[in-house]
Amino acid sequence: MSIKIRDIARAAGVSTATVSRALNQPHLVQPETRKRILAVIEEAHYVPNPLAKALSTGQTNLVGMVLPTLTNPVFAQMAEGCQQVLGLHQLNLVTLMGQRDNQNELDVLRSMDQRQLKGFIISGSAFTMDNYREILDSLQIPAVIMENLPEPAGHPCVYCDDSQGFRNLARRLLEAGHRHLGIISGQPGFLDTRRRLAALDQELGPESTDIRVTRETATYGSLESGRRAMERLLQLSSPPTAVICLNDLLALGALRAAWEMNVSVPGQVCVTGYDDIPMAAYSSPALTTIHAPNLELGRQAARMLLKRLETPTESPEPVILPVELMVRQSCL
Amino acid sequence: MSIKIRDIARAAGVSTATVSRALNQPHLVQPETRKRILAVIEEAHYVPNPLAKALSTGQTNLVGMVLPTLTNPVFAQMAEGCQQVLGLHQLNLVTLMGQRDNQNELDVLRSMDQRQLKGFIISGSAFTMDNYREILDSLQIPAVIMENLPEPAGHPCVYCDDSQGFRNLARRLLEAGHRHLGIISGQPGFLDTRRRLAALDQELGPESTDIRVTRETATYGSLESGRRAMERLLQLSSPPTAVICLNDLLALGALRAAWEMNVSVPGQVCVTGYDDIPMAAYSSPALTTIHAPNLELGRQAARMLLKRLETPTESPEPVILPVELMVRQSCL
DNA sequence: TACGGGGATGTAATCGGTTTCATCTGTGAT
DNA sequence: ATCACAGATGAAACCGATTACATCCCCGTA
Repeated sequence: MSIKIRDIARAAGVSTATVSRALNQPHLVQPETRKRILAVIEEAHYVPNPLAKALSTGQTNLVGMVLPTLTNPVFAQMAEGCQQVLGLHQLNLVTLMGQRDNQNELDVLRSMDQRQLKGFIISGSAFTMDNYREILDSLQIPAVIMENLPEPAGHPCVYCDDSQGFRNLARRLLEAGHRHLGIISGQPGFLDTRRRLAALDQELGPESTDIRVTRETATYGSLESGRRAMERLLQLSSPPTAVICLNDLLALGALRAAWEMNVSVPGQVCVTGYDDIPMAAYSSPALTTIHAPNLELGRQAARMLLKRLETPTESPEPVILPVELMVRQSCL
Repeated sequence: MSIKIRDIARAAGVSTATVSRALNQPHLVQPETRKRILAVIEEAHYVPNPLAKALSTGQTNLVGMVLPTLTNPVFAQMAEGCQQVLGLHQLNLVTLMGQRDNQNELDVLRSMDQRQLKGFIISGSAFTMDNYREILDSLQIPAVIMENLPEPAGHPCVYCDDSQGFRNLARRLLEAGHRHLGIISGQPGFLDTRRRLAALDQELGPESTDIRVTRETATYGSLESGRRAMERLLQLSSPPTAVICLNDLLALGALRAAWEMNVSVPGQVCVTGYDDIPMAAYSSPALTTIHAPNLELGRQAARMLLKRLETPTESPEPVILPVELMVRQSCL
């Protein structure tokens, strides 16, 4: 079997309490004694059993992360960002996926016993306005909200300024002379979709004879669904001259549709995305999109959780990361 | 504080042992008693503390997964596959990432105390021939090897038949009349790269005056690096007529390079990939590639680990999943 | 010299379960 | 009636750490 603290204590000629103190509260043990203990530990390759430690202290080394999926590169990046920072603090990440399904995401949160976790990082896009607050408040460990949720009172959160990004984009398109815009969005049930649509509405103003907007609803983050939505737009007797997609996967699907239908981009129609996933710069034509620093978002979320764990009382300032328009070929 | 087993025992008028048995070995307790206990548990919303349970049984509900990265969609899919199956068995996944760096991946394996884990699922592409066996054998919990490692004696493993896939592909290209092939590979230090190159070599036969092969080395899984490698190939005085990329990200980068240089695909040069990531069907032109069932690979790996946990002695049969050539536009 | 106090260490309780072993009860065989 | 035995349950040890509390020793001070 593996080596226990008792073995170390015996070998060093001290009690288990002293060994434990030598490791966790060095100032409480005589330097000389401590040195001897550490030597024994070193030689025996002793590592305290994390389960026993967790049980007696009530502290684990695990953080839970709730995501809809990992196959969407956006979430994969966030996850990687979290991992990077937490790794530096000897914390490990338990990933819990909810398939962007509301009930499911709730279950997923509950499926992991919170006594096993130090905290949560949640990017639960499926929460609806109605129930997310209740869910969050029922948690017994600190949670940080990462993207996709409006600022929930009392919970630290970090997200990208997508509203600003879409407002700028809309203004820019109008200034460039576009008078008929297409919008391909995810399901309006999702908060991020709603937020982005609202930003666009705000900038495009009320319906007018001057400006037309045609909306298509697609499945969030689905290439195929973006392709089909674009097909519908391009089949209109008078198609839009610019199509705003609410995320890059939809936009890449749209690009594909245009290519298949022999519609030149940006010649006959402009296409834009959001997120700036790595592939966005490598499509043909390269995708004009709004860069969201998703990796950094993950890092920030992790840092925020760490801070929260240190000083649980301090009131959390929401962190909002700026986005940047990346003008590439699909919309000049 | 939260409810403990003692509270339940007291409320039901039995000992803690009986409560524990009612939950874990129902046949040992009188049906009537059991019913009463379960009622109390239900009413109190009691859930046994997983840490205490783990400490006393030596069994956790956590499985560790080692991956180079999550931002490569291939690994994200594997991860999602694992998650899907493990979730059905109340097991959660701790993701450990090594950045496809050899030493790092080793550290990552050790960073997670194995007493906290039930088993490992490893897709550690960075292991070199030299040390992976030693590392694997030092593990104290069952491990399943997922893709990217040759069959290690004594460890269950599951991978795709990429060798077969590349052999078929090479033969097909020769039959189609190609006499100058380009190959864009990842770093030859990686085992998957080596395996795929070997398969190609086998089919293309020895260097001959008849068949030319030009090789370019790129960074594994990097779009940018694939683009640059393709640039170099296309700048040759007599470029290859078909370019085989060892994975889809390299191939998508290559496609981009051709587009930038106004080289028509498949008109002037054919391009193929491997993996069939979702984006492969949506590039312009759509990528001809070898479909590797990576999601299923993850599922199988998880199932294999589960089986291994049930019957630790049984000798593990390697599982090899078939691949399929997806002929699309980039190489007809 | 006696006493108070602080520092180093040890003893044992504790975290919240599981499980071994002992006890008790009731049943069937002798 | 007695005994063996099986089934249900309880008491207490155990998993492997941390930590509250007790103890001991030494020093400075009255």
